[in-house]
Amino acid sequence: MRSQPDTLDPSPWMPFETRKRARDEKRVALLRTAVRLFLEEGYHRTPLSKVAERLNITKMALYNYFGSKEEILAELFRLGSEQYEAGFTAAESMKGDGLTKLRQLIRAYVAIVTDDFGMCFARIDDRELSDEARIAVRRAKRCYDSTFRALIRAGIADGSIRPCDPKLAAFVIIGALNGIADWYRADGALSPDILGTEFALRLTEGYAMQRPEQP
Amino acid sequence: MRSQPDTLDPSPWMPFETRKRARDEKRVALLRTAVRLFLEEGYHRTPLSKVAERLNITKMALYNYFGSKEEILAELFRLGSEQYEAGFTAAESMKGDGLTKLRQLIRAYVAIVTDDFGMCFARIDDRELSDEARIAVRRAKRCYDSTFRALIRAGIADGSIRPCDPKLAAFVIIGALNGIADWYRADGALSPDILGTEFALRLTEGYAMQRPEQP
Amino acid sequence: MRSQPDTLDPSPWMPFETRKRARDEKRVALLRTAVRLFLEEGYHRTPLSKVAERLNITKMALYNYFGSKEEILAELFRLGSEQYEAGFTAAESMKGDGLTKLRQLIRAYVAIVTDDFGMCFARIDDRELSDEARIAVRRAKRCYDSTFRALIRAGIADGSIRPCDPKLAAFVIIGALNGIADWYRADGALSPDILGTEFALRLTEGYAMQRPEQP
Amino acid sequence: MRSQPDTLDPSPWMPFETRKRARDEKRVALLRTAVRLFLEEGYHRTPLSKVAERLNITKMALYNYFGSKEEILAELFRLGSEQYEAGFTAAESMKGDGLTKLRQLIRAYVAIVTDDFGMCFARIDDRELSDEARIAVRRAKRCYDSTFRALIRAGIADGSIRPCDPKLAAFVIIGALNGIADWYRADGALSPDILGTEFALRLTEGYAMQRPEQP
DNA sequence: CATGAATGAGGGTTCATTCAT
DNA sequence: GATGAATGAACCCTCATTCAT
Repeated sequence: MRSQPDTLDPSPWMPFETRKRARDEKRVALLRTAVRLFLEEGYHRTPLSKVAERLNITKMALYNYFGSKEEILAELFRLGSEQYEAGFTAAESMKGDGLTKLRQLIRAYVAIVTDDFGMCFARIDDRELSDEARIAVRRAKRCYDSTFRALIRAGIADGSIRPCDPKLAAFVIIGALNGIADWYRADGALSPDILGTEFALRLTEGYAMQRPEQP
Repeated sequence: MRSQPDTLDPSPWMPFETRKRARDEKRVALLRTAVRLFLEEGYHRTPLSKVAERLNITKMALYNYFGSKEEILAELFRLGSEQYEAGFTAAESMKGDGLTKLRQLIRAYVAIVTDDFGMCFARIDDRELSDEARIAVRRAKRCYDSTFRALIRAGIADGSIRPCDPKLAAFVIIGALNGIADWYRADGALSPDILGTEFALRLTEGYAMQRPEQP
Repeated sequence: MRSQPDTLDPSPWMPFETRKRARDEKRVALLRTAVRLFLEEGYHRTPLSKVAERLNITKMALYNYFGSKEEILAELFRLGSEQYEAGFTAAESMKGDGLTKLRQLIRAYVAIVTDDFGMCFARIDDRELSDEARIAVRRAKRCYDSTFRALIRAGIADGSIRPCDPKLAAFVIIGALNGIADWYRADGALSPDILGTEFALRLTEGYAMQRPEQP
Repeated sequence: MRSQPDTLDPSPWMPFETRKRARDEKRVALLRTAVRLFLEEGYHRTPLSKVAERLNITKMALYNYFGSKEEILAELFRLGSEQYEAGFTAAESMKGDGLTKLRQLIRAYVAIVTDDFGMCFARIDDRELSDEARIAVRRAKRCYDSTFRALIRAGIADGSIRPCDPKLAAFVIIGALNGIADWYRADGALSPDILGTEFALRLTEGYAMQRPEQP
């Protein structure tokens, strides 16, 4: 199709780059399609043929990008994990007391869990994964728990959060946040932003030392 | 074999009753085994042969009690539903203001969601069900949501709960409660009772008009 | 149910006879039900449970009367065969020339093939049978063919039937007669008698030396 | 592999065509094998594994060509139906009086019913089919009946056929013709052509206004 | 005789995956 | 890279039949 190399780019490696980029784009498209279908229909009820069909390619073409269905899922979890890492890092590195950081983390979490990859990480059964991948996912999940607990503890320590059981408080918050994935609709009225702000407020007001001013 | 009717035998139907009871017991054992495996391994990764194996019978014996795998799952959802109905009815019929009832409902919900059947209802993907069964489950789930919202609204009306968005508050509470199913272990330190009390307190303190006294 | 032996019959064997008769009646009822279902639904699509259901007994009770499903079918073929034997014997033993006998045979055949057992013999696939039974059935079928051919030959010999290929003529006649089973309905307008008379006439008029008078 | 386009190669689509043709040939081979086995052994007694075995492929390879066993059967009926349509259309469009056409139709019918697909249509139980396919088959069968009756009526009208009940006459003829499928052997002495001629004569001589000259 | 329970054989179908162009 | 074909592993389910009472 590309009969001539782009004349503005003299480099002979460009075609390679271009090709590689095209390949990466296809790979991403594949992952986006897969994650949507896995979320919409469930991992087991989504044959690879349906993924391919939605991409207008053949089932076998998928194997140029991934070695197995499980590998696709593992990659989705990895991408989800990346979302978490980014959001969590940002929230943790914020300035402010424990409560402020916690609220920021909640906002970040809402953004993550309303994103396809983040939602996949939160909702798809990780028992589908190979042992290795599953262990990594479990470790990551525990890590995210720990972050919540750490911020809560920090908040208690700095006086911004009322004394409470950090473990239980974290469970409550994370549970409520994960619950969003059960009913969130991208085409609904509640945007991730609004939800994030709302949940950041509501999920912490019970724990905050000072009640936020009521509207 | 029993050539003469034993006059002390209170009823000739006894054998029938006995056999029927045995059948029911087996049926229940089947359901208990199935729900455990479905929760432990996932519905799709649990062939009926494994269920049978754990019961020390052949796979085909299962078909004496259920017509299909999906029918087993549907029955599990039904039993889960029953748990909900019972707990919800009890909580709603309690005396007290909205907040009190809400707390009771939370305690009931924790008991339900830590029970195998209740947990199945909360966690297993209802898309596995036939259309008919799935519709019933969805309706039930919406009903449970409504109950939460109604109690919250009632609490706001009677002044026991601070003004808030009942829908969002219900999502927070239900999400946190469903989250329990993700980490609850029957052999763990936290009993459903303790969890119920704790969650009833923590999940409502942000909404309560008067803060509960801190320990 | 029968608390006392029939007082009019002093014989102690009568109960046995009675019981035996009851048994035979049940057996016949079973066969009648089976043949109806086999004809209506097809042998393979008729599980024994359906036969039992229509008889208001359990599937297992059937095994008190027959050792296997195939044995039931074999018995149905045997009963069908009896119908044939009777009808054929009567027709053959009639007085008259070949054509007259042939017409009588056709009438008899129509009666047979509109009877459940006769229809079963004609229509149900005899490959379902055990080797032994199937061989017997095949032999019988050949025998019936032979009878037709013999009568045709006799008719040709005695001048009542025009010279023709007896084999082919027999195929035509038998084929047309068996075809009745494909569309005959017991509750339809055409009774076996009428059909018999009509077919006896139409199927032979091409072969008759003298045309039957037209109405 | 072919590094340079062979300029003599008439078309780059040839490989595609070739592959498509190969696929079609395999598909047809599959159908031929299936119809033979279904006729020889019966539909229910022919597992797909046997069809595959005779084709020297695995059972699963069949699913590249058909979605289910029933779909194979439906296709066989469709092919059978095509045979009928072709033969019937040709016979109907012939010049000549009703009797001539009827005789031609009989010849066509014999050709059809001695062909594997036509025989399948005539003999295999259409209750195996899905509702949709079965309804289509039943409609086609009624249509073929009608054609016979119409020709007979036409023959009566134009004086080539003696007055008779067209419905009954059609039943006789069709029954006799379908009966051929019960005993016809492709390796036998009687070719479809001979049979067709013979049956066209014998099945109509009873109805013809003028008797065919006897040999 | 009759019943409920259990079993084993067998077949259709799905689907991920490998093979050969 | 991409494709069609083929394969093998499972799994659900039907149904005749045997077992134990």
